[in-house]
This record gives sequence, C-alpha cells and structure tokens, in this order.
Amino acid sequence: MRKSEETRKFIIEKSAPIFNMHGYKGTTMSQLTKAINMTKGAIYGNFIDKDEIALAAFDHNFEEISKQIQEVVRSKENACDKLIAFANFYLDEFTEISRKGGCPLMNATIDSDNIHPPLKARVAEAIETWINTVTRIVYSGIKRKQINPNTKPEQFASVFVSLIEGGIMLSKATGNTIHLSRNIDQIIYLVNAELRV
Amino acid sequence: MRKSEETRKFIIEKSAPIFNMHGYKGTTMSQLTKAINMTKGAIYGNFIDKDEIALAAFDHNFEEISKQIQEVVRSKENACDKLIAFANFYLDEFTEISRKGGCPLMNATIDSDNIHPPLKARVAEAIETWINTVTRIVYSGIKRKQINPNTKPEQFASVFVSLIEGGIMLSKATGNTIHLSRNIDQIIYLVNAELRV
DNA sequence: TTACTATTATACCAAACGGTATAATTGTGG
DNA sequence: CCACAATTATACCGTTTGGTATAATAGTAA
Repeated sequence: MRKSEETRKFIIEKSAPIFNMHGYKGTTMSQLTKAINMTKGAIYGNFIDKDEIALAAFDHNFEEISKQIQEVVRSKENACDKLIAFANFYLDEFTEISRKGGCPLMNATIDSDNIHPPLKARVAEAIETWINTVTRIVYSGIKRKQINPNTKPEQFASVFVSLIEGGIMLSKATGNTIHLSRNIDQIIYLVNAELRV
Repeated sequence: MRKSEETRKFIIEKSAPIFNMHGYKGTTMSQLTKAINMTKGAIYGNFIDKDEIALAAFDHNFEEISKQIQEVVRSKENACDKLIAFANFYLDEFTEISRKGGCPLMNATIDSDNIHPPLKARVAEAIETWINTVTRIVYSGIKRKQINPNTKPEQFASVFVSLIEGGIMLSKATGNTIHLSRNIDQIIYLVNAELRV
C-alpha cells in the first residue's frame, strides 16, 4: 500500500523529462524502462497505460515549474518586482530548463495538438492558470497603487507570457540565449517604463 | 524523367501538412500513402527514406509561408507599414495556419529537438532567416528616416517574432484567438509609438 | 515466522513500424 | 506502334511498438 506510491512517484519523476524531450509519440515504453531501470511489469503494475504516465508526467513538469515560480514571485513585495523576478527566473534557469527538454507548456502544446486530446485539454488548463497568475499580479498591483491603472492586465499577461515562450523557442532553436535575453529586457523595460508608478 | 518530379512535388505537398500536424515520429508512412493515395512503392521510388520526405516537407512549409510574407511586406512602402502588415498577416491567416497544424517553424523547433538533428539545423537556419528579414526592415527604415534611429533592430526583431510565435502558441493551446490578437495590437502599438518617426 | 497480498520480472502477443525486392504497369523516344 | 526504361503496386522482411498473462519475489499484518 505504501511501496506502490513511492515507485509510482519515482516512475513519474524519471519519465517526466523524457516525455518533455521526446514528446508523446517519441517516447517509448522501453525508453522508460531503461530510464527507471525497471521492467514493464513494474510500470504496468502502477499505470494502466502509456497515456496515464504521459498525463502524470505533464502534471509533474508543470507543477515543478509552477512551484519555483510561485516561490520567486512571493519573494518580492511590489507587483512590478514580482513580474521582473518572474521573467528573470526563465533567463536564469534557461540552461537547466533546456537540459530537461525546454518549457513543458510549449512542448506539450505542440506535441498534444492533433494527437492527444486529453493532454491538450490539460495543457490548455495549465496555460490559462499561468496567464491568470500574471493577470492577478497586475490587478493586485493596480489596486495597491504600484501599477499604472491604465494598464490592461489581460493584454499585458498575453504579451508577458508570449515574450517568455517566444524567447525560449528562438533561443532553443538557434542555440543562442540572446533572444530570450532580449525579450526579458523588453519585459523589464515595459514594466519599468509603462507599468510602474 | 518528367513524371517523377511531378509526383515528387505532389507527395511533398500532401505530406507537408501531415508532418506539420503530427510531427516526425507521429507521422507514419501509411498515413502518407493514404493522404497521397499511392503505395509505398511510389513513395520509395521517389525518396530514399522518411527523413528525406520530412526535410522536404519542412522546406515546403517554410517556403510557402515565406512567399506569402514577402508578398505582404513588399506591398507596403514604409518600413513601419511593412512591419504592421507582416504582423497582421499572422492574425488574418491564423485560422488557415491552424488548419494546417500551426506555424511550421514552432512545430519543427519543438519536434526536431532531441530527435532529428538534420531537421533541427534546417529549422535554426529558417529562424535566422526570418529574424534577419525583420532586422533588415528595421535597418532599412532607419536609413530611410522612417524609423527612430535609437531603435535596436536585433532587439526589436526578437520581440517581434516572439510576440507572433508566442501568440500563436497561446491561441492554439487555448483555442482562443484573443492572445494572438493582443500581441499583434502590442506590435502595432510598439511600431507606432516607438519606432515610427 | 507464517500466510497472504501486493508488487515486480519474465516471456510472450498481435499490430504497426520503416523499409525492400520484385513484379506489374505506365510513360516515352525512335 | 514498338521496345525499353522509368515508375508504381504488391507482397513481404525484421524490428519495435504498446500491452498482457503469469510466474517469481518482496512487503506486511498477525
């Protein structure tokens, strides 16, 4: 009763970066058995099929990055500082994120589309959550008179998230961090020049 | 001597959206035979392997979208108008692009990573080309006194492309065009408020 | 320690994978 | 229209795929 939950967690942790790197179709059961150093019997004793592992892996990837972001955001008081810290997190962690296959939200967005509807639904939910986090920071900043009341929180959130994701994509594709770096600069500029009061 | 090139072209055209929708691993030879309504013999008589079709499909997807963008950009005289027309193209064509599986550059970036080095190299090249196009428009605008000389063309290009790609990703994932729409608004705002002289 | 249950390993399955040899067909220059 | 070459269809190959019985093992409550 106890052991199974441990191995289940273990399997998810080891599988998560593999799904993130190779995608759903690109990840095979034998890749997973090698990574976790267990046999199929162990996997299928804890998961009903590949789908369940893939979904659990995505949840794990998203939760892990969410936790880190929450921590970074909470470490700042001012809403503008929260946004800047949020953005800088991705720049600081770019190498580490790349090592694990890039941003799981973007990867799963592309990977699940036209292939895996349940995963796609999960991704959509995660992205809404992420956008809402940014939106709420802006709303809260306006309320606390830290952010210009003319700012449109939803508009800013789309731009904010897009600059991060777009920057990751460009830097990943070209192998050059400069693109993400420029985008984070742009975010910092926007926050300081247009949002901050 | 003539026929083979025709069918080769035909195979590429029919295969391109499939590779774009399902990715390299997610696309199977039998999917392709169904789509082109021919047998494997026909395919392997014109291509040495799946890789060659995948690469040709990516090139085709990129060339097709490049051609359309070039046309849109050339239709405007002023550099700022070129940039706005460029951005609006993606908003106007979002539905059509989605129908074909989304932006091939983003899809291939995610899909090729950790899986297909030759395709990844091709994607990197295509993205550099795309960024250079934007950079050149800005440089040219500065030279022709249409754009503020303080503008940093490379910085703007990264932001420009990221807002488009990020917007596509968010809109694709959530099924809501609003994200891309907001990003295009942001681009137009940036061009008119900060670039245009 | 025992007895039973939960968990993992082994061995296997049919189906689908990318790819190929070869036969049938079709296009084409003379 | 013929003869030959280029192209496409058919039938098959070994391998790998996700998944499953079942046997062996390990954990656990009494």
